[in-house]
Amino acid sequence: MGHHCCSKQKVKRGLWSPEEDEKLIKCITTHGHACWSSVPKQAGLQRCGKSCRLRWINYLRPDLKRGSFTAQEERIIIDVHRIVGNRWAQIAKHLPGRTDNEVKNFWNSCIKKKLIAQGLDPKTHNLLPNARPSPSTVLPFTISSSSNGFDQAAVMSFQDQTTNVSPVFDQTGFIDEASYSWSPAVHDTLEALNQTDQIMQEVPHVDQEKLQQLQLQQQQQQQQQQQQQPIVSHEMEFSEAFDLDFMESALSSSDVFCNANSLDDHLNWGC
DNA sequence: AAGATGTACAACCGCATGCGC
DNA sequence: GGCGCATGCGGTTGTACATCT
Repeated sequence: MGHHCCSKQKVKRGLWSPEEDEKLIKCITTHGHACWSSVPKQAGLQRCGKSCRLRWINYLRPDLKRGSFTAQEERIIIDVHRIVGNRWAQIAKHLPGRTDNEVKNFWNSCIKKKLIAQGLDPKTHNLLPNARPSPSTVLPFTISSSSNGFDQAAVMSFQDQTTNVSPVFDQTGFIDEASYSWSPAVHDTLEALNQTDQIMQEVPHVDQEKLQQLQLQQQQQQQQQQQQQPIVSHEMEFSEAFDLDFMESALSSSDVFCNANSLDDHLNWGC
């Protein structure tokens, strides 16, 4: 069974030989790849255009970074995955020289297992049911999909881990709010998030009704937080109307990742 | 040494989307 | 708007190699 795109012609499948690679490289460096369906003919290959495209993008492209992932790349993958989930192409955009396929394979073969070993759900990044955090497990913040008042909203929960108080996790994997007070680092993070709130209100596609609900909810939360010091939790909900790209850029422009990274130093991520 | 099992990653498949006609 | 085609994406499978028994 061949691809539907190339069912008319005989195509070779399976691993690529060095000769085929050479032909493909020569063809693309000479003619480019404006139309992948014409590449096999130009290159003299018995492959379909789709296969050529995949081989080029995932293996032959000159700007690819080969070799194992660095600790920094691993952190980026985990952080972005918290936000976007299994959108491998989206994650790969944050890693120059890496492909979506590579990121996906790395996640499935390495990171996923590590998170599970730490008692974390690789899908939500929250604690697995019945799992207790290991002494080295730190959750700087968690982001999960939810329909909590919004359609497919992303719920973010930031937790300060720098106090000396032992963490207590509730059933959802979030830390018991009564146990913590914010450190200056997390205070900075919240400041950045408040700025993000302002940016979010300027996005044109926001559902105004839901936004008003959110603002009301946040005001109530703020009032509650003011009443019971110290402030220990901050949750935000993002309507589906927000572009995930926007969310990422907003978060990247804040200090969230920096703070998360400094807190992540507590983690033992050796591969 | 040889077969069984596990792991990493390359490649495939099906579906969604975009675009021109 | 409908259709066909090309491309992009994520899930899944296949395969080579490593490790274990």
